[in-house]
Amino acid sequence: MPRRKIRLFDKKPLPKPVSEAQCGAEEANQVWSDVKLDRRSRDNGRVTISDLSQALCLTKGTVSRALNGYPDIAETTRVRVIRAANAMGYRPLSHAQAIKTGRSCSLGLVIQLSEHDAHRPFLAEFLAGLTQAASKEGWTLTVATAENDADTLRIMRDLVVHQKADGFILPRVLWDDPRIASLSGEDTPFICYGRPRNSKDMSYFDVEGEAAMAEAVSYLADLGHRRIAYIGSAEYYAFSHMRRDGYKAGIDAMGLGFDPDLMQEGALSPEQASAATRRLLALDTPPTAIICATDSLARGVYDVANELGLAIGTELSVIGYDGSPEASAMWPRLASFAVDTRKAGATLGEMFIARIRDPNAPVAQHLIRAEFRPGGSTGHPKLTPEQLVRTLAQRGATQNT
Amino acid sequence: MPRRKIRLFDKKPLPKPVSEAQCGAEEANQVWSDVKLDRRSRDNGRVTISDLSQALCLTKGTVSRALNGYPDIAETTRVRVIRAANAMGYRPLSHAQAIKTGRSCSLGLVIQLSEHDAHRPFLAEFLAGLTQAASKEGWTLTVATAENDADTLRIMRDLVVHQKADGFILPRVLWDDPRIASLSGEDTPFICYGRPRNSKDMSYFDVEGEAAMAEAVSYLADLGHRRIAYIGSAEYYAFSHMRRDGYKAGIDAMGLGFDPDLMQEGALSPEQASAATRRLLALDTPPTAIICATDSLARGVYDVANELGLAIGTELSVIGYDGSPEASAMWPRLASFAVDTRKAGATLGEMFIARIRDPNAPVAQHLIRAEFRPGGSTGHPKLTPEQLVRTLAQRGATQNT
DNA sequence: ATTTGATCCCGAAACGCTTTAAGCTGCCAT
DNA sequence: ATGGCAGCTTAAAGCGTTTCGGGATCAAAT
Repeated sequence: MPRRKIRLFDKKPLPKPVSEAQCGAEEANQVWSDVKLDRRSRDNGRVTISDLSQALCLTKGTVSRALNGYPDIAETTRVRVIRAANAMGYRPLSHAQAIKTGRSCSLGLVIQLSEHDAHRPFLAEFLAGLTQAASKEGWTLTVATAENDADTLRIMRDLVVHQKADGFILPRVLWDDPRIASLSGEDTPFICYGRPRNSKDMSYFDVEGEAAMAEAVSYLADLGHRRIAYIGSAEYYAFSHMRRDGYKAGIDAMGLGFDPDLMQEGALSPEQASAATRRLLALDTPPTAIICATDSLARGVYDVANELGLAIGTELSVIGYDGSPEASAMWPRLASFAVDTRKAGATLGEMFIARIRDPNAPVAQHLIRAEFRPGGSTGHPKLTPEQLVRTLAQRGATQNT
Repeated sequence: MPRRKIRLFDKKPLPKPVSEAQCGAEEANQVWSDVKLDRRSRDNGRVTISDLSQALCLTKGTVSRALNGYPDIAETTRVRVIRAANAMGYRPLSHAQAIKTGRSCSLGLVIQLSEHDAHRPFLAEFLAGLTQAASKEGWTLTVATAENDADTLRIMRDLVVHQKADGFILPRVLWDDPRIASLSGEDTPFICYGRPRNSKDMSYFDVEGEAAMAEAVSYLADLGHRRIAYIGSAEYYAFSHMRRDGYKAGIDAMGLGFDPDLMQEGALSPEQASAATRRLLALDTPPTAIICATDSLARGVYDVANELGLAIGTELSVIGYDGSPEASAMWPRLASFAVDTRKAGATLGEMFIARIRDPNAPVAQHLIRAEFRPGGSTGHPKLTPEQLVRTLAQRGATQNT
């Protein structure tokens, strides 16, 4: 401490020193309160590292090193700097550092607008979570959209080359995701929302769709259903694998005996789900309950039921997945599994930033549960499969006349 | 041209000239093809302005001025520079320019997550439009979320101070919007999606909700309806004013006689819309058709109708607005007005960038129409208001037993 | 033949920050 | 005393841009 004092005065003054008194004042508190008054020296009101260094009578270099945790800074100076930075409200201009470090403190999100894309209702919540986590760390979120896979890759590369994004959150990963294939080759960090094929050594976050589907089976079985069908989405979605496996596991666990006829996969739209429903109802022993991999698919089931005059919830039970507003819009309300998309975003954001901060940390893998939301779409089976067949025959006959 | 040649050789060479041959080569094509080979000089593969200036044997300063349209650059050199830039794939690092200019070529979007917030389903489309327009100009979109008004203002200020956003798109403006009040004071550019109270001298883009509502009235009137009600949203939304005025105008235009009892405003949720519906149906002369300011409100109407056993489309006609997926999920499908949200985003993006490029251009104001999408929710009135009253009384009686 | 004025380009200094190399100080061991 | 070694700090050189003052060139006007 005394050392500093001596040095301060036998050296030539710093460029544009604020004032003699300030430089002499070793009582940090006083310095700050004095400085606060003239910190808006620059046009914009921002306080720059120069302002800070001037106020502290240190070099910009020292301040920078202190803030960035270099080991050759005395602990006392470090806290002095940090406290002054807080007091003066200094925050480095992230793209001024980016120009040197290459990292711009922004996480990228490229959303792909394929037609059969169900993630839209959740987007706002997802963004909320992401940006919340980001801004907590002073980071920011840049989003872009792409039309197709190639577009996505191109845009990601572009963003990273122009340092608009330090890495990416990959929403709704595919089982074999071209984004992952591409990014693994480079050193652009990324983190998955969902579990792709070889996810063992990848950082990801996901909702346990398999557990939800198993729970759905057991819920319906408890209600008395024995013939429980499943309408799945396209295989290239990673979640399809999880949910399908969950359905199978549930069927096994309840001892219902797996019947491949009851499993219809590959439905991407309500219309395709309608077709699947028709196939299911045309079986010799049709299901009395149908589980859908997404709420949107359940809409297709509803359409067919309405068309055939089947009462949902009594004559045919339905369960969806997503907990979307769509589900509440249906009548009767669709039982579904609500996903806390906001928390998903927040967790992904945190994980991502942590990963960037310490690039060689071990991979992080988080899972959360989806919460079952009952609805009028399920109930005790009013009809046995056999009765269902007869009912359908009757109603179909009358309808066709 | 000969002038240049002379000067080139009697001056000291530029720092680190690439090669004599290159500097001598006046045939631009050759220069570029030579240069292309070693342009990945820097670590990242980016080609910087130094690379470019070296290849052209010009100063960085000159290149910059040429690209930025300064008047003191010969037209010939300008095209030379521009063509070389294209050939070498040079694109300035936006935050390197930001450090000097203060503008980072990114447009900000702060989405506010209030509870009763209906814009979520459109968000993806909106973002698509925005980012598409942005990336066409090499811009980028940074999004943030906020919980409330104060939060929004704070975040916007923060983004602009840290140059993460050069200005803002204000989605879903309020009639008296605090964001506008705040931003008008400063010189942060912004542009509204929607028309707030004093929008005469503001840049905005909007969909003509008033025209849509008037069209809805005339559509229903043509079907034979005479008692047409309106359920509106909260007055603080700017669109509420437009749509309500459109409804009134439609009523006038069709000569139906405006009845204040038929206009229920201030509904924010399906539940509140349900309450409004009940009030309407309890009138001495109830409406045979209800127009809702949003699809989401129509859900409340459906709920009441289902509860009372009123057949939608025959005994009660309903029209919504937004063209949301929710509308197609309802049964029967809700007639609604589809808004091209993607185009909205794209237009807003373009308008915004144009505005930044030329800050003292006159305000730009664009309007587009919403497109009517018929659905099973409308039809000729099966019942007169009087018959409706009786029907409701009967069914209510049976239901209560 | 000189001045004037335009035109075009150069060199250098910013911008806010990081990082490297070099310097100073005091301490311990010679 | 001298050298060596830490430990802390400074000075300066970048990073990729823009911007500013001024110098060179040349045509036109004196």
